[in-house]
Amino acid sequence: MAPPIPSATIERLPRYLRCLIDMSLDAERASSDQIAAAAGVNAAQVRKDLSFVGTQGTRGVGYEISDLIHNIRLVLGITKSYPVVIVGAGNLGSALSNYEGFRAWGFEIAALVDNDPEVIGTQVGDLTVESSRRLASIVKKRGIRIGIITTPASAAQGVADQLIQLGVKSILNLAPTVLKSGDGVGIRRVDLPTELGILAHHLSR
Amino acid sequence: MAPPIPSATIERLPRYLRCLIDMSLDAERASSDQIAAAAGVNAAQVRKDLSFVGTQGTRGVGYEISDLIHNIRLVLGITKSYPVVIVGAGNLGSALSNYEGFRAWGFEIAALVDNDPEVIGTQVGDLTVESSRRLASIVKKRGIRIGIITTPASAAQGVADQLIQLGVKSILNLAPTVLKSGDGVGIRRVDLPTELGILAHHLSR
DNA sequence: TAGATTGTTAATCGATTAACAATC
DNA sequence: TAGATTGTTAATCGATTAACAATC
Repeated sequence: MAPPIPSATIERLPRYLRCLIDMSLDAERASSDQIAAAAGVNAAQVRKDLSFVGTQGTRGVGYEISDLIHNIRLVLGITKSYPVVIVGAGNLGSALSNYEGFRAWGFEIAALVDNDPEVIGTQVGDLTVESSRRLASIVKKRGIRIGIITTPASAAQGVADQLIQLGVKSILNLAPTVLKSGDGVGIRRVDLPTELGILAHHLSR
Repeated sequence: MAPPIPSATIERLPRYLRCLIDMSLDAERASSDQIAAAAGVNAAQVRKDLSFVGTQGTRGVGYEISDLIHNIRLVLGITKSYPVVIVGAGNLGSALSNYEGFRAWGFEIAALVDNDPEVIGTQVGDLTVESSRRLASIVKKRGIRIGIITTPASAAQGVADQLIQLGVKSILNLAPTVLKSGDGVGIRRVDLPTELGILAHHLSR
């Protein structure tokens, strides 16, 4: 059985992937040095990380970029397309539902839902905002296993509970609150004011 | 001279701050246990982290929440309001410029700029989109030291270079590319497809 | 005092990276 | 072969956390 991949490595793999996709336009092979420079990390780090993805490099030559891209996708589990639901059709939710970047990575925004009657039924890009009352049938019928929460903080935990109960296993939380969940559910939080807070500390250095 | 604060601690302080602000509605004091539960970390971690912010707790009692909030803000350098410029008035930039969360943390979106003539002059919430040609005078006149980049990937590095040259010291990059910068400039990147990529790996566990 | 909780130590754990033999 | 680069070891570094004396 393969050894478990360290979480720090998992967090870096998508970054490598992004760099490799860029690099694949210009070259077929890349050395750990080149990948390291592009991703802003140490070359030994790159080699160690790549040793987990099952791509052999060639000593004296480097790595086959297309191999790496394929294997990283495999390890991350983004070889096929995943349907995603966005809950909360405010500014942020609407912006994300149109974000081309997701599709390139194999994520398809399958539904955008909200609980505001004024918003339900409006068109956002290719999507029509659906009622959050229909969340259960949306998730089940479209086989959704990933949710993005862009509601106000007050609604976020309720939405998360509902999603989890419907079998959603991965949640990206953009609401300004910490979500609780049971085991087996992956939750990641992105909080932009927090990011600015860290940057502000840098300013006062 | 105070010891340098570990970067891992700096990354957690904004999270504590968020939790403490929530908790301050209900209570005046909090124990490391309570803060740890709210923030989802270990209680010893909380105590160690808080030992860097210069708030003494009281043994047997806990920490004074208002003290903590004040001192964490002090350490992070977000006691006063910072003007921020958003470059890129697409969906994401527009969403962020209306995001109330920033103001509560002391960040004021002072300008929203774009280089598309179709977009310049349009109204986005309280702001009028300004021309990126006027970036230099905007940054200087309004004393801006923090920038948020929400342009396409292709434009991001150019914008970053320009901002840095104008004296901006902290950049939050939401464009899907890794930015290079010299020393003394803080850059943080938020990449949502990457976050989903990590979550997708969780799905295949 | 008895109970609770801090502040801090020291052990543990995990992640990073220099270094170099293997080898293309 | 000579030069380049991998794969991996082992040392280092830093972060986490259990444990407990101090003390409110």
